[in-house]
Amino acid sequence: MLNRVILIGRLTRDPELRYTPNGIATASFNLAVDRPFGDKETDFIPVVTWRQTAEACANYLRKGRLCAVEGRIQVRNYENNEGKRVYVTEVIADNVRFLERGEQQESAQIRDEGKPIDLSDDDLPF
Amino acid sequence: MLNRVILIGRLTRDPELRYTPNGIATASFNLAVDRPFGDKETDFIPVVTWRQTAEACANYLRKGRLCAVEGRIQVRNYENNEGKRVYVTEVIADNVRFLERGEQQESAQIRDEGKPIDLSDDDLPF
Amino acid sequence: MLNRVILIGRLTRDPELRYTPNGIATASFNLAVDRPFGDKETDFIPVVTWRQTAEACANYLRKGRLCAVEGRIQVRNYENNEGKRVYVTEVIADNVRFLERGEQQESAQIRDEGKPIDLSDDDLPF
Amino acid sequence: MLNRVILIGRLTRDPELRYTPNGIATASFNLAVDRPFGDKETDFIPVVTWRQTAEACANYLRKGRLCAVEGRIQVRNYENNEGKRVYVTEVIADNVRFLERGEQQESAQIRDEGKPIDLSDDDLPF
DNA sequence: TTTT
DNA sequence: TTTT
Repeated sequence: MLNRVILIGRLTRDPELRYTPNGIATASFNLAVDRPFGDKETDFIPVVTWRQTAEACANYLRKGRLCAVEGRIQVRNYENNEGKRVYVTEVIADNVRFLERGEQQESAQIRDEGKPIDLSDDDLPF
Repeated sequence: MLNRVILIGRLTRDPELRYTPNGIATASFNLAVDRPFGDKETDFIPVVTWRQTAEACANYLRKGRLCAVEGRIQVRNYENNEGKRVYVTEVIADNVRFLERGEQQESAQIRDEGKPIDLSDDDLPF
Repeated sequence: MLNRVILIGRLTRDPELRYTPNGIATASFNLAVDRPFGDKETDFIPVVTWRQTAEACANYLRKGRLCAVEGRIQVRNYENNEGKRVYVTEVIADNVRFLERGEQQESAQIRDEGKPIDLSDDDLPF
Repeated sequence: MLNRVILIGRLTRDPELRYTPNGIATASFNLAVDRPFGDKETDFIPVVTWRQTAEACANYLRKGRLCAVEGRIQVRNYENNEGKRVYVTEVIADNVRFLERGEQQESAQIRDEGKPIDLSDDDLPF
C-alpha cells in the first residue's frame, strides 16, 4: 500500500546504461550506504532507474559520486539455470539528486513520473 | 549516509520470534505491499525487528494484519553450502505501528532505540 | 532539493472540498498525529490535496478516520489585513492511503501525478 | 502515529545555538529547499535540533552549506502579545548529515537518540 | 477550532 | 513459500 525509500550514498562504479528492445533507457548502479553507527559497516544497495532519469544518471553520475535516491523497494524473482528460484531486491528510483557536481553541471531536474513499463521477459536488458 | 524505508502492508504469515544465545529477541515476517499501479503486482518484503519491538510484533501481529514499518535496508551476504555467495536484503525496522487491532489491543508504543547488536555468526538464530 | 513527508494519523474533521475558478479540485484537512513518546502529545498537521486525490479524499475520508499521507512540506506566506506577514506550513500530499474503510470501499488508487498548478491569487479557493 | 520528514537543502544563515536553563543545547536554522519543478520556487523550512546534534550543527554547518535532515513535523502554538494564537511549524531533526565539508571535517555521526525534553515554558530559549 |  |  505504501513503499518509500530514501538513500544517500556513493556509487561503487559508473552507472550501466542499457535500452530495452523498445528503446526505453534504464540505468543501474550500486550505492554504498554507511550504517548509522560506529561499526564502519556499509550496505551496498542496487538501484534501477528508467527513462530520462536513467539517461541523466548515465550522464552525470560516476563511481564515487554522492547522490540521493528516492524510490521504492522491488523484489523480483526468477529461476536460475540450476532450476532454483532466486530473489533480487532493488530500489526502483523515481527521483535522483546529484549531490556533487563533476565539471560543469548543477543538479538538473530528473524525476521519473512515468507509469511502470510492462516488460515481457525478452524486453529486459539484464 | 542516510537509509530510510517506510512500508505499509499485510503480513503473509504470523511473525517468527526467536532468541539469540544471549537472549535477545528478534521477530521476522514478510510484508505484502501492493505496487502503486493498476497492475495488481505485489512485493513481498522481509522485515526483521529486535528486542521489545520484536516481542510486541510477536504478541500483536498476525497473518493478514495491516501494519506500518519504519527502518532501513540491510544487505547481508553469506556463502551457501555450495560455496556460492548469497545476498539477502531485509528491512531492519526500528518502528512498527499496528494499523488493525486484534481483539483488545490498541497500538502500543514499540520503538527500537537500541544500538545495533554485534552478533557473531553463531549468535544468529537463522 | 529533496522534500519528503510521510504521516499516519486521524482526521480531526471531514475534509473540505473546494474548486478553483478553473475547476480544479482541492481538499484540505488536519491530521492528528500522536507523538512517538509516552507524553500523549499530538501534532495537528494541515494537509492539502489536488485533483483526483482531492475528490477521493472528499469521498472516502471522514472525521476520525485513519489514513497515510505522502507528500512534501510547503511554506507559503501572505500579508494579513494588519499588514503583517503570516507563514502557513502545509503538507501537499500526492499520495493518500485510506487505512480504514467506511461502509463498502477498499482503498482505491489515488495518486496525484500532476504538475503543480500555477495559481494566481484569485484562483485560490481559500 | 507516524511522522517522518526527510529534507535536503541549504542553510539560509549560520545555525543559532542556544542552551536551556538546564544546559541542554539546541540549534535552529532554516533550510532552503527548491521545489521539484521548473518553477524556481523554494520553501524555507525551520529546523530544530537538540543535544549533540545541535552542537555538531553549530560546529560544522554554515550559511549556504548543503545538508540532509531527518526528523518529524512539530506544530506548537502560543498566544502572542496581542492575545492571538500563533502556530509555529518546525522540523525536529534527529539526524543531520553534512553533505559538504568545510575545511577539515568529514560527516561525523550525529544522531539524536534522546527522549524528548519536558521543558517548562521558561526553559525554552526562544 | 482538533482525532482514537 | 506469500497478504486483503
